[in-house]
Amino acid sequence: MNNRLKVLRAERNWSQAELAERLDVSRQAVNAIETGKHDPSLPLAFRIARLFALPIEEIFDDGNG
Amino acid sequence: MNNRLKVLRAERNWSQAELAERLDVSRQAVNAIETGKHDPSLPLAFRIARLFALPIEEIFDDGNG
DNA sequence: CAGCAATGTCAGGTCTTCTTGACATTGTCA
DNA sequence: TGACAATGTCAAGAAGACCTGACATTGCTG
Repeated sequence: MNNRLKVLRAERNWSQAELAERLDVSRQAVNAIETGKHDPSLPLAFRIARLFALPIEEIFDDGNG
Repeated sequence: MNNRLKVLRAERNWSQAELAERLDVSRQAVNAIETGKHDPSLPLAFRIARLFALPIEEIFDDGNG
């Protein structure tokens, strides 16, 4: 599952730790998602989408769309 | 996480088993999602959204929108 | 009534997501 | 140079998502 988290974060000049705090997850969770080590849960994907004010589909891409 | 799976499925006259087959998951997985026992993974949410040709946000609702 | 489809549920197991705590590397800056 | 922020990574464990196989209930229909 590809995602644009790193870009969206960079646009806002947020560190992984800052983003993690806003999402209420650990810094390692953000890092693991950005580096493709795992996918977020659906509830976390919703929080990410809401934070960046974008549809989930415009942040994440499962490669079948 | 609320969802409209049951309604979307009923609109198409599909059984849980039929839907499960189309999504490539077990019947129990579909049942557990419909009955609110757990949330789908993000990849499965993508497959569901694609199958019904709807955005994820129009099928699932985490109650914070 | 008997048979069947659909649904809901349980148990036991596996893999993934997320946690805390820790450590190494890199780049910046006083 | 030393201190610090940011990032990446590891380990061990908790919780959630999924599996197979099984069984009970309901409603329909021959």
